[in-house]
Amino acid sequence: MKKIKISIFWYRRDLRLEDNVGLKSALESGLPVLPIFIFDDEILEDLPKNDGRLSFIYTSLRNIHLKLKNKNSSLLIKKGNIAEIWKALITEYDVKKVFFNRDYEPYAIKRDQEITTFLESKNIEVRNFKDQVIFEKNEILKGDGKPYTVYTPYKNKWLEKFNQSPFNVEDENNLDWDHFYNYETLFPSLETIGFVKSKQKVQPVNLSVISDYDLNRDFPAKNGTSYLSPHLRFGTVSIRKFVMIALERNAVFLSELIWREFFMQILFQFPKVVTHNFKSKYDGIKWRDSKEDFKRWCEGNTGYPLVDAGMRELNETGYMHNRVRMVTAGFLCKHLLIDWRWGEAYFAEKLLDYELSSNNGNWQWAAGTGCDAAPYFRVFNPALQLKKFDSSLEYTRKWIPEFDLGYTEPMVDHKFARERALSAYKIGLQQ
DNA sequence: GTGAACTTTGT
DNA sequence: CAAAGTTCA
Repeated sequence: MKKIKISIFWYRRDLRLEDNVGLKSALESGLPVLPIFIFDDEILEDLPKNDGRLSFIYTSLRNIHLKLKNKNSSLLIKKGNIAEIWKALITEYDVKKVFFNRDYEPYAIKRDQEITTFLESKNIEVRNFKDQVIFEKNEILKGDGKPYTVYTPYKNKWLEKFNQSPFNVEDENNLDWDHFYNYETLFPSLETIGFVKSKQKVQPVNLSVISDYDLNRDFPAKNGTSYLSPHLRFGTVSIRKFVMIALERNAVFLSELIWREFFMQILFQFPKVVTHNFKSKYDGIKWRDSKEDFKRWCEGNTGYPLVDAGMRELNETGYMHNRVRMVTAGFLCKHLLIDWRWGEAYFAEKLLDYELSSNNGNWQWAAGTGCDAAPYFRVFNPALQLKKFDSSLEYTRKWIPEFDLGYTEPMVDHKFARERALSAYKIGLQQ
């Protein structure tokens, strides 16, 4: 029997039907579209069985599948080695075209290049699209053609270009639903993929906070966070849709979305930041190699309430409030003088919204080693930060039940730690 | 070359 | 009001 010619849309970090650039284009390809998602063994092997992100990905995929099922189609789920899966796919189906949205992380760039080369060698047309950002790669550059390394001028250029580049947000209802490949397949259980349901839940986006975002965002006890970040990470919402909302409601919120693209662009242009200081003049800093101190930080037992509350929130929920991320990160780098890479790796393991570019960029900001970073001599005072941003102790008490019953002594004196950091950075700069 | 500007502050 | 130096136009 002759196989039917199809197009494949490869889902990765764009787990939605609405306003999905690559998917829309696939549906216009003139061939029935088979949507697929591949669980990559190489990524999965490092995750615990109850990983919260994996559960979220799974749920998001199932939501897509159920909608497709109503239209007599299905989302095909595979698991294994990416290259081998593709080899099998093109044997099983008569694939003429493959569509996917671009991903800018070093691992993804390499993977996509390899798969593209392979598919093209089999005379399959491969097309990729900009979907997860407004501006990518080389779209925002200085007059001399080089990338920006300072946020504010980048933002100004971004806004200038944005005002000249109108775009549509495509409604899910306008999809060419009848262009999906008609077939049925069994949707695998989470256990089949090797995982169990996580206790951690990705919260739905809270649109109501956006209007007063700038007024409330710094206070962790307030209901002031949008919970947008994991959704942008996995593409369960469209960035274009939220940029339009931000544009109408709150300039500071929009600015945060531009920070996201700033750091994505930094990672793309300067991939060395994954393992190295953005500013190499800080390479001489002698970090303290204290596993004991690091453990106390990880577990939220430093004796500094705001630091401990934040770490415990992270460990339990997979979230940490933005203000508290700065305080905990600053504390690890400056007070404990521990390499920002240790902290970065810990956040990467725990955060539901973990995104390499933002996590790396913000850790380097906290350490003072990054582009446009906090000056190294700016050492957050964790007690003062507590007083300023959780004066009622509501957030603190929520995460530290023993707070009023006799709480741990600070593991290091602030004044001593501050001076130790300043001197270590100064000496490091001279190396 | 020059001057203004630079996420989130502490004492 | 102090902190250091770099980026950008």
